[in-house]
Amino acid sequence: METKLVTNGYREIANNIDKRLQEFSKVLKKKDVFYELAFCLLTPQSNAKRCAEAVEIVREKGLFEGNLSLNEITDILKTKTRFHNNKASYLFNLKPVFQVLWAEFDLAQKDSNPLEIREWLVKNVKGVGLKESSHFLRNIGFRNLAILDRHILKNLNKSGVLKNNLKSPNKKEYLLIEKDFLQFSQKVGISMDELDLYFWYCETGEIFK
DNA sequence: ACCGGCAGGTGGACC
DNA sequence: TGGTCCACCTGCCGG
Repeated sequence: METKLVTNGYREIANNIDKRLQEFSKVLKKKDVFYELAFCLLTPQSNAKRCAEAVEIVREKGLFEGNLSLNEITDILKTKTRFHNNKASYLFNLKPVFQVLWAEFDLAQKDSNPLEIREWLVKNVKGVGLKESSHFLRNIGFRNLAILDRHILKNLNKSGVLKNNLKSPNKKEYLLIEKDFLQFSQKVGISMDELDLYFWYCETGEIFK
């Protein structure tokens, strides 16, 4: 069990992490929220920074305004992300479902039920599962949703939260691990969102999103 | 120069 | 209904 190690290592960069978390809660404008969802759609199995670069390009070229064809999106993603054909299709079809999301939920209201919104996203947005819906909601300011990717799972395993070395949890497993993660975060006195950024920092050497 | 390892998982088919 | 398996896909980086 590495509780102390986790806690000690965390202290050194706690200020930077909390500063980053505060920035997430400032994502309020409709278009910014749209591109945050677009970013999360691109990240599976791909390099996060290159995904952010891809989002910058489609933003400049007007994806939100409907100025990009499927082929144009595919070309942009080609050199930036894996599975560009699938993801281009997801981005190309994102606007209508995003409009429903925006109308259906008050995303500025961070104390509304994030679990309900997450379920809606998983069900309705093609390309978004539990991990990416949690990622998206965290990135626009919601709290206490576990973003269970390979890095976090690895660190949860190292911290003794998980018994088996699970790589890709199904829905049932995801929700159970999320509970254990929450419990662990309460035990060490560091929130899941802080731990998420910290674990990710441990694996990649930087605090990103 | 070549090669193995890795990059913030998800949809859909099949049973 | 819910689980398991597989396709998706390419560029970067260290040895």
